[in-house]
Amino acid sequence: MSERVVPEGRRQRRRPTKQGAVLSERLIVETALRLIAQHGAEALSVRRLGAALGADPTALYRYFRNTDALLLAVADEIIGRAQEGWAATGDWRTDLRELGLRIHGCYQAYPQAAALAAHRTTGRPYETRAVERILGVLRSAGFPDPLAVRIYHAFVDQALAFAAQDAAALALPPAAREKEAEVWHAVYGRLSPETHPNVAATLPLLAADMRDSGYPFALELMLAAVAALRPEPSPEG
Amino acid sequence: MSERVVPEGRRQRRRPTKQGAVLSERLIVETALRLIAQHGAEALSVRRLGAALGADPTALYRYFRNTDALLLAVADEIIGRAQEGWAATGDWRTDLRELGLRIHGCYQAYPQAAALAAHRTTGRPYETRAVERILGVLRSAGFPDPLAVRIYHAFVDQALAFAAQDAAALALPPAAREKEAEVWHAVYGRLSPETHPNVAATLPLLAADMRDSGYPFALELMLAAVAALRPEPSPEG
DNA sequence: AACCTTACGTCAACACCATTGACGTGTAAA
DNA sequence: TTTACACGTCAATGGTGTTGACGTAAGGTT
Repeated sequence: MSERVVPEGRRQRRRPTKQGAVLSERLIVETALRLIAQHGAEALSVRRLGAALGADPTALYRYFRNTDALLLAVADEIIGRAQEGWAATGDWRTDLRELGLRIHGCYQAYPQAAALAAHRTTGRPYETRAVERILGVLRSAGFPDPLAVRIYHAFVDQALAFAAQDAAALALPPAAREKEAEVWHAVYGRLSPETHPNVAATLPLLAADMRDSGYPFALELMLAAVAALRPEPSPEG
Repeated sequence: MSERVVPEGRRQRRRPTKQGAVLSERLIVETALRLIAQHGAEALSVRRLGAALGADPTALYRYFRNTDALLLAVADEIIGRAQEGWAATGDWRTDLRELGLRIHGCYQAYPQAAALAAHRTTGRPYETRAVERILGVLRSAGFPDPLAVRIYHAFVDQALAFAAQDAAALALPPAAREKEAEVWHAVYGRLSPETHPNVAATLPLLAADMRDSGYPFALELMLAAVAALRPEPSPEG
């Protein structure tokens, strides 16, 4: 039997399911995204997705080789949404900042899916486009190829890593999230200044700062360091 | 029945299993770590752990409420190991670099526990000690408190985010991991230079660079940027 | 309009998973 | 020596992803 999946381009016979739904790769991805958004990452199972689609669960295997392939498609969809309407301005620093914040922000919109998919290389169209664009920004800013590639790698991994990290926090059940925020007062606030002088000295600052994501500042630090690596310092400064 | 777990302190009747093993919380945690290290991420299941212990799988539930509780115990052990033998040298840059690489590296050794626990604030002793130490490095390097706190936040989040990110990649089933590595040749290698000129121009560099973690370079970039923020450069250098 | 070919939705089955309730044995305290 | 109960074991439940076989209806061909 070997291949039961037919690539999306060659599909011809769209037969409605018993319950009347007409399946497609796109419909399945969107349904999966909705399922995850509404009922959490653990709600995504083949059987539940089948039920949500109004089809036999195993019908999925006509569209995706396995659940991992489906997950990659979901990840790519998110990457696509992150780039919607973006265009290069010509200023590399502005462009990278914008892309980083967009990627991070878009994953936050689907925390449960992000936690599942942010660490995958999909090799799908939206992802390849993002890679192409970021490399384009760096190369036309004058970074030599080996350096551009290293910076690309650090930049992308940082954006995705923070996205997954912050998404995981958002994806916690509200009670657990609340409790985790309290730890800074409940535990760190009670540490003795003798054993933990530095924590004690900075506690109010700490408790306030840790409420938000560390990404924007980390991104600025990276951009500043990258600027210093640029071969010919532009008049900008 | 409700509580089938007896806290470690109150245990009295240690009965050997059919296969002769005498169970304990400590033995279970260590066996779990060994299982993970030796047979990969997917090897940790209740059944396999039971087999490795020489006990009925469900005997675990006498020691941990569920698998999540077990994983947290395992994670706690890892945090401890990350700081084992570390001491400040007095050079803030060396110290931060060392701590960052240690945290990242230690999580890598136990990927799936890392992926699960790296985004939680535990408030437990090993964690508070790490916070205290990092803040200490920054403050005694002369950073004013508000800046020290922001840097601390970015530094820690980046270390943990990358740790979780890279751990998640390691925790994939071997088949998926293999495939992901191949994507750079199989997909990106076949993109047309007309639609993806920047990818085409840098492909060998890309494929080579993406095999390793982006963290070490990202860390260096952050340290460089932080150095530039330092108020009064000391004679040290 | 009749015919084929086959895509694809469906069904049944498999092997694995975490978790629970009931049970009885053997240990350690009294 | 007795007794209580801790805890290892077993059976069972309901979940998971995935595969192979099957038949139907959709489309292209004639």
